[in-house]
Amino acid sequence: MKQNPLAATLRQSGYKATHARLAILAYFKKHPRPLSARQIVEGIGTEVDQATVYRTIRSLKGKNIIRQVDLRHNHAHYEFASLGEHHHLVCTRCGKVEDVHRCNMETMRREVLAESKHFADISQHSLEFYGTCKACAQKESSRSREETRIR
Amino acid sequence: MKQNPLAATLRQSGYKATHARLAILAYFKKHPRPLSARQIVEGIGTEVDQATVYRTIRSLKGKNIIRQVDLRHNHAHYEFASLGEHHHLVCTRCGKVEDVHRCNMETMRREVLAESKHFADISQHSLEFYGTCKACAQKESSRSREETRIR
DNA sequence: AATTATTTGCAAATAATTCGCATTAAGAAT
DNA sequence: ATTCTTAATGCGAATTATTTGCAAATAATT
Repeated sequence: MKQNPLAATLRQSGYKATHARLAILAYFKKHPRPLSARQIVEGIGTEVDQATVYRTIRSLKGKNIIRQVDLRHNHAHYEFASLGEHHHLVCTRCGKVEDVHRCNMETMRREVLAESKHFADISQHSLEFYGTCKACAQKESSRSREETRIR
Repeated sequence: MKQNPLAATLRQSGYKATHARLAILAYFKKHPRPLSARQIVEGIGTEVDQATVYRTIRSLKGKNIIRQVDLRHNHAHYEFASLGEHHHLVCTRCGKVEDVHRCNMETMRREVLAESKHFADISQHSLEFYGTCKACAQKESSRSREETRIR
């Protein structure tokens, strides 16, 4: 009964290994990028209700099994935490997301805590970069070239 | 007519210096911390409609007059961009926000762009730290002491 | 003062997230 | 294996967050 590693993860955190939670975690595992609640609900299909998806996300977030990511899309995204620390580069035109590794934030985190007046600990951080992907930059420049030609 | 510097800022960016926009910018200036759309609507009172607040935020964001901040509160926050680059330390219990200065991200930003396969430029970034403020840590520890005593 | 293109307010729509409650099912106990 | 207990789920409705359409208002221009 304990052969499923996702179930083991859940039980170790004090949760029942329910069908819904296993389906959600499996979905995260299969899609290793920032996912919105809607994407998960639709991706999993009818087997899990959206209220359950939101509730599950919330509790798993509390145990650091998944983590929240902000892409500035007016809704939250979430990622499987076991992907390890990494950050994101987000295209503000088309929404493309590229992972960013090797930003070591450990030192900075320590320094920030040491300099803080009011905080006792720092458990997480988010670091995302926003810009323009090459494809969008290309479109943009060809569009403005056209405008120039017309005038 | 050009004596108001906020009006000048708006006109320089190609906007009309309307009552609504001036009120919104003045509110940002007077409250230099991350503000939600709701806080702005309620803070300004009846003089500006919420649709206008959202529309104004969106367009000013596009011109980097205000910038978006994510505190993981399920709604966006915004800050006057002229506050200069800084980041935030957010308490995950009570929501307290402390500003964080002197994280110089310029080098990191350049490196990230240099290592990126698909991006042409990076125009912004967000960096927030999440943890527990001293007040909440205090409450937490006294609460768990009580629990221990009771058992 | 008249003109024109923006911008706004209002009301209604849509998107995102949460809640209440009766029912179900996971894991523990028997 | 069956029963028990409580956490967890589904469903529907409620809230919260954000956007939109359109007629009326207004800033900047002439």
